[in-house]
Amino acid sequence: MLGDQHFKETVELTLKVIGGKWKPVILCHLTEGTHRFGELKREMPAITQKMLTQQLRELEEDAIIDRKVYVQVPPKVEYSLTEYGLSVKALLNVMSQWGEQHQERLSEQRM
Amino acid sequence: MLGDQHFKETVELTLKVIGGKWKPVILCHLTEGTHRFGELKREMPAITQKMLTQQLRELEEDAIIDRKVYVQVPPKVEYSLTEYGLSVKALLNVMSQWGEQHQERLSEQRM
DNA sequence: CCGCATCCCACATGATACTG
DNA sequence: CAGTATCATGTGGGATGCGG
Repeated sequence: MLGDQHFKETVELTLKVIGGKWKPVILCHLTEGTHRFGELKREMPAITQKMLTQQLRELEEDAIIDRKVYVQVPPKVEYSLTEYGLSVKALLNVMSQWGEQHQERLSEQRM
Repeated sequence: MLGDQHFKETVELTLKVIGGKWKPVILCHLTEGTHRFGELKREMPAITQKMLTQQLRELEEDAIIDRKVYVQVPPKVEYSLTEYGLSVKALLNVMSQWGEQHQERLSEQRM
């Protein structure tokens, strides 16, 4: 039920897992399919290596993404959504739709 | 379309407007109906007055909530979702549902 | 190529006191 | 009651360099 204690907690949990500055963007890219570390880095020029690694680790711990290491030289590491992680797609879609509405509203306001 | 530039931006916009540490919780309370400043403060013991004021102002600027001041002594200020703000209900619901799933998954993991 | 370790700082947030 | 103002703090995140 909206507004009760449990509701607040689950919303907060969700934001803890997929919220923040970088995770949503990373997840957006991974919904396209498997990406290498370097690819993600190139697609997100503003993120530092440190933050990218850190955020990926956290998503991995939460079982949202898979990390596949190819033992070879040069190293190769691939990230992809887990089967479970696929469930974020719907969530990202809803968030994006709301954002789109909001964007339209903002442009209306200026007119 | 999932994964393209616009998609990322709208998701980020959404998180900017309703994300963060306090806004989701404030909004959860306001989905229950109108609240006075002091009520919100009591329902969120961990938040400071300063942060509550700040977050409420931002939500007001984004036209998510209404601020109604009763000119009287002692002062009385009521906050409520705007008609537009009602649209966050659905979003919060989806986020809560995902969080619930995730919570169940976490408890499974421990067994 | 991928990632860890270290140092460092700005800014978001907190604590506290005061006011109409 | 519902804020402001001021000062303090800590941590998220950036820059850089090293290592397998």
